[in-house]
Amino acid sequence: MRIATGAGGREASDLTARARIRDAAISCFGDDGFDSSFRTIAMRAGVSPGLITHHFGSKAALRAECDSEVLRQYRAVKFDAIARPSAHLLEGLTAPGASATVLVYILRAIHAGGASGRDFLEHLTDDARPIMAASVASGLVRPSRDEEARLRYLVYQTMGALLVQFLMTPSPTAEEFVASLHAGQRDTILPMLELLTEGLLARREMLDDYVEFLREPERPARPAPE
Amino acid sequence: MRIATGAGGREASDLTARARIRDAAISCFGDDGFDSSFRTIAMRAGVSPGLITHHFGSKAALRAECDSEVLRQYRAVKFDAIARPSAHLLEGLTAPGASATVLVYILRAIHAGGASGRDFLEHLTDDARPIMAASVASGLVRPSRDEEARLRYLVYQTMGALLVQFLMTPSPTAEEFVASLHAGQRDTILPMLELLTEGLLARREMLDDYVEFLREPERPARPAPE
DNA sequence: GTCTATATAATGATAGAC
DNA sequence: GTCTATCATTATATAGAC
Repeated sequence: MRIATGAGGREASDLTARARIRDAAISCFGDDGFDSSFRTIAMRAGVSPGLITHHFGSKAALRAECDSEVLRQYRAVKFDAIARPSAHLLEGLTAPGASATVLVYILRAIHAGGASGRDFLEHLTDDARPIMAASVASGLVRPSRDEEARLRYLVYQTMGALLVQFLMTPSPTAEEFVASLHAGQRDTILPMLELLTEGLLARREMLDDYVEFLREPERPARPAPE
Repeated sequence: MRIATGAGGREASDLTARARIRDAAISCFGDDGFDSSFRTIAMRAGVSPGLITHHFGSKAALRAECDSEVLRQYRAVKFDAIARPSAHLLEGLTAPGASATVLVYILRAIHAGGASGRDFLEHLTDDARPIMAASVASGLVRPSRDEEARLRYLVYQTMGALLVQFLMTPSPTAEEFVASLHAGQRDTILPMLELLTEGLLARREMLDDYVEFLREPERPARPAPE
């Protein structure tokens, strides 16, 4: 059971106990979920459980500090990804290494629900928005009848599919999950590219009917059953 | 805090306590997750907590019985949906009423991970497979280079998007969540139909490149970073 | 700063009265 | 069949020694 070294790659002994606890918590939260106990976190940080409360006061406060740190690391990964832009949405996050921790932590936050998960989803959407707009402008991506709705749905779909994949992998560590993503990438990337490029439906009727339905002035929504 | 009546619409007093407990558990598991306590379930069923253990032995056994019952109800909904087939995958599940409980329970099972969630996903995939094959045969749906991979990814994507929507709705009951789905259907169905009909990418290069990449005999996977 | 020992609350499971 | 009372476990949080 090794001591966590954090994303910076620095020696554990160089960090204050407070930072070691925070990094261990991020690691444990990613591997075991936010129900990971103080005992487990303390063991990984190499300290006693009581010291966690001493430094952070409560589990909610520790969680908040971990959220902030992961958001900071996510921005660093994003900044790095902007330097050499990759064609695929969120691809930077699924690379192994430091970003594995970040991706899995964000998946855990969404999984746990609440304000934290919502915030991460907002950040993902905000970051994708200008990229999507530029892609539409350059002609790489088709325009939408409702850009904002499509953007949100794409983020939900993409993160949702990752979350389901994550949940169906029996208790993997962050590194193991990202490794399994790469091992099975063909089964994911091929259908994804197919669907994104060619679509699924060969006929236009369903879409055209729905667009026509939305044009109807009366009735704000389709008649609800029962 | 009303007494649960179950999906059959029968009076609570007509059921044995055992069945009332099971129905209350399904309801509580959907509303609060599988961490819902015996006390909560017992209150909803109108019995004492001890009676739950007396009848089911353990929480795992109660859970297993709830899984079976929900699977049975899901098959009933599916059977009903086959009678008047709807164009859209899983649309039958998102209708209000009895299917609300079933949908949310399945989402909870996926959310909790483990064998139960995996089984439900398998059932969903198995049910969609012949429909998809028939749709390809009739020309409604485009053929895929890997039908099985596309089918699986579509199920993951669809259920994943629903799960994320569910998790981002602050602690809704099953009924409330399905109601919110219908209220916000335009923001979901329009982009979904757009993406399914027209796709997202306007150019073919990414897909063609990836298909070409898969043709390479050597290297089972792309060179991994690091 | 760090640890040990403990308080407090909640859970699932058990035992036995009625 | 049903309930009340209790146990054992685990969790976070606290208090105080060093």
